[in-house]
Amino acid sequence: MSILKAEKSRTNYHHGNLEMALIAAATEMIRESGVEHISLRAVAAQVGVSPSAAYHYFPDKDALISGVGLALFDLLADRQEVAMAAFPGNGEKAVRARFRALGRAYFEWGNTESNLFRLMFGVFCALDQEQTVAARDESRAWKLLQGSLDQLANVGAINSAVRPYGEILAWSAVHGATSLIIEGHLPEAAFESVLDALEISLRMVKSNE
Amino acid sequence: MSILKAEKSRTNYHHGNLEMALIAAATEMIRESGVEHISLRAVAAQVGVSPSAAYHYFPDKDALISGVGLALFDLLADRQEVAMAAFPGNGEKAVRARFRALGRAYFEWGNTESNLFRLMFGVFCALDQEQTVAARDESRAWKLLQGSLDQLANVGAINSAVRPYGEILAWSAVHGATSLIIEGHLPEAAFESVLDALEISLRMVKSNE
DNA sequence: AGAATAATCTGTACATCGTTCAGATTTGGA
DNA sequence: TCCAAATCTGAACGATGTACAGATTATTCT
Repeated sequence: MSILKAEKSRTNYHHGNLEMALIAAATEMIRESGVEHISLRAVAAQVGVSPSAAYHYFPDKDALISGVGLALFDLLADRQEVAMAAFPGNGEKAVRARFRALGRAYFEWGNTESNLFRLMFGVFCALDQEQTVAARDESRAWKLLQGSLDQLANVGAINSAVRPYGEILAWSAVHGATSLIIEGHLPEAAFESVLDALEISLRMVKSNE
Repeated sequence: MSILKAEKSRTNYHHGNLEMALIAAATEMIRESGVEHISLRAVAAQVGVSPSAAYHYFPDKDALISGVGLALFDLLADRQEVAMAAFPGNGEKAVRARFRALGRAYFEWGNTESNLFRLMFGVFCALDQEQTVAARDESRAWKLLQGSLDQLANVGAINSAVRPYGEILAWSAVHGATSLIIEGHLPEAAFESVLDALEISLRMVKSNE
């Protein structure tokens, strides 16, 4: 789970790679305790450095936390790619399996690493209204979703009337279900239902207006 | 926005209704600054009471915050009921308008009171795995959603194949879209798209397997 | 190589925070 | 009226985020 092993046993006065070491330590501590329970001082102590040292790389604690959160989006995309790789091929069956794997990987990441998931989609990683579209279009996860829906469309497993809504609907539903389940507002089994409903909806829709 | 006006000008030694006054003050301060930026001391000062006084009603700061969050679910349901009341009648048009109003009220609550929304669905108000189904079935918002979907089914505006998924899919999609928009991962216009997609999906689905 | 300069880290300090606890104040019932 | 319970204050403690002056190491220039 460590983003980068930047431990250098620290005999020198200079650390070597303090910025990454701070992010790695903060990630692990947030993972275990939640973002609301970590302190800059504890992270610095874990790395073996004085609290003030962190201020050379981050203007304040929030910046360190944001750094942690933003780095996590790549980890989530990694998980999704691995999950989809389990279903190779271009047939409808494989394409649909990959779509489900994409969503399920999102949920399982959130469910097993809920402290990290909360950080990623919490207020610390909020984007400006101007950044949002640009950041989304560049994000690996968004591209994976786009590609998966395109492939569904290619094999005729998704109706053209809803295809334009595909990304937004799928992401919203999967993200919402994950969040609600994590916080205990929906039971865990609800996620497969959302995948079912999503697949049925996208697939069987027939335009009649 | 104040849940309860419990200001008593405080000439006496005893406050009168300190518990509610603390919740009201904390609600307002969280609303303005976010849950991560409020302090128990500031809340107590706002009410005109010493910090220790709060510990007579709440075991710790987290309990006060949870108290604030849990009270907000009723406010959200209020908003939804008001929004739906704007479209009376039993025709398909009215029923569908109420369904959209239900979702839109959820989004607008989240979008205009994002600090309160984050609190409600954040870690401070997380439920145990045992509480989840019970709490959900008792929640007013869940009943509103159930009723709205039942009415859609009655007027034939929703296919029976997806009806069982209705609550979970709609809540997940609406909640997910709201969250993602609030944190800047989707543009604000995406919400109407989600409503469109949801309505189309639920309405036009034809079971063929 | 040696000296000047930049980069990096420490130590101390301060205001604020959550929380505890002993005791002051007020209320309500016998 | 007096006593007990309920309610609130005040002082205190350790921990936190952060600023700043200065110590230490690395780099560059001659």
